[in-house]
Amino acid sequence: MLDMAWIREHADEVARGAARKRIPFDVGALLELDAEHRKLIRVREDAKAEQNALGKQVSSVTGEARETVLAKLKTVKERVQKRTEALKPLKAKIDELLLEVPNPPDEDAPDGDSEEDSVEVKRHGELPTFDFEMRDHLELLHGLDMIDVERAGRLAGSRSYILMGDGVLLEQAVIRLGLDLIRRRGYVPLSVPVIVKEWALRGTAYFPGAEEQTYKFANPTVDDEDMWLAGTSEVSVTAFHAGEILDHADLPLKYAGLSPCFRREAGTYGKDTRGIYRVHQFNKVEQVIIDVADDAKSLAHHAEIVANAEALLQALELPYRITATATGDIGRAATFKYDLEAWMPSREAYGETHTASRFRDFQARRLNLRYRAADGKVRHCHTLNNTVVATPRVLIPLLEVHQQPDGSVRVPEALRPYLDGRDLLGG
RNA sequence: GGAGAGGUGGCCGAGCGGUCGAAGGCGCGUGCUUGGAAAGCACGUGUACGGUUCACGCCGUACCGCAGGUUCGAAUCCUGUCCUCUCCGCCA
Repeated sequence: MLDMAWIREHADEVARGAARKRIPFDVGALLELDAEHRKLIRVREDAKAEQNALGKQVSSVTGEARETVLAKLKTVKERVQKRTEALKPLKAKIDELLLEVPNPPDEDAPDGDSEEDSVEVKRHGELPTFDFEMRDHLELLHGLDMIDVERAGRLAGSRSYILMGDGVLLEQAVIRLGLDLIRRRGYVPLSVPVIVKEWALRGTAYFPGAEEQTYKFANPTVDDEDMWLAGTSEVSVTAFHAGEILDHADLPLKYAGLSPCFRREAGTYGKDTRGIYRVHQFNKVEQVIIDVADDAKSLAHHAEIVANAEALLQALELPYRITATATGDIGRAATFKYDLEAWMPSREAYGETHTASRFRDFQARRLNLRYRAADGKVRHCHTLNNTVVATPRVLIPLLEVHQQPDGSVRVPEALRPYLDGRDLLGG
């Protein structure tokens, strides 16, 4: 969310930002509503002032004079009420629109309509070549008795999977590697709820917009409140301090959220159906930074969370590239996004394993997440987040890149401590 | 699941229908004092929005968990709701 006052003074910037993001938004309509709203507030406050002044007279006046004042008050009160009522729908409409104003992208975010327009900014590692018949990750998982997709489908439908045996151990190893890596870099691990209230999703700017991608169910204890299954622990972690006023001395806060993630993947029928690239339930370690409203610091943090993700991919010995997401693909909330994509041999392409976003104060405003600055002023924080590691998707490059001619898989050194020291799965 | 208590400013804590944006204390700021500090003393010290002023300011509106209601008038009364705490029960 952007500040209404800021929008008033930067209407052109907001309009241009929306256009660059390919998100239709009528700034003019919002400004008109805002002007009307402000005018009405003035008028109502004047009436209210009159009411308060008369009200004070009541206690000091008796007899006929008192009756006169009371009669006058009645008409003033009616006027106040009328104006108060008129204010409500106006305010509601403005609030609704405010949730939809796109955060203008940073100047250096590459212009473009979609994923195809993203710009590669870095490439790391040698692509593997195979002098034998390459297997894709699903073949490898089956060969190693690490997965059962058929029974999972019967149990839970498409885009489900059951990891077994070494598959479970490998997933846990990868998660734990990510957790240890990020924790050693000063991030505090948080194991957070994935069943969340709607405000947390609105606050992190998933709503309005992602309702169809999010599982919803009735709250077992409160009749009229639906609960939602968060698609990422970013929701809980970023909303962790919602409504609070943090002390600048305690910032930045760096957290590592650990949780399962749930996504409906509605509207993706037929897309990425083979294997475990796109699934309804997965596990993830997520990095989140909350700091003061300082663009220079945010930029530094953004570089840091990208570097953290790179360290993870390097620990897994995976070739990867980094792309700057095109404006049309960034979405409403972030001002800039980097994707980290690991090489996935079976796809003959890099596939997204991490998304690093920065938001300025866009999320913090919605979450009412603030801090008291050194000068005593209260301001909204800046927030950022990125994946540390998400499974099972990361298993795709991991298994495929490190596969051996006999269908076994070499374990990267960094993972061995988490796998009883083994250097090979299968074989 | 049952019974009770409570949510007030940066913090503690009074207020229980008008004179309350809110006593008192702590903390913080400024000054006096001092060689310097501590102590002591004096004064000051919430936020947002709008109006006005060259400016210091001044004026208006709103905020005492949140949302409604009663009333000429609510921190104070009523209803709902969220949260916290205590006791009993149940479960792990």
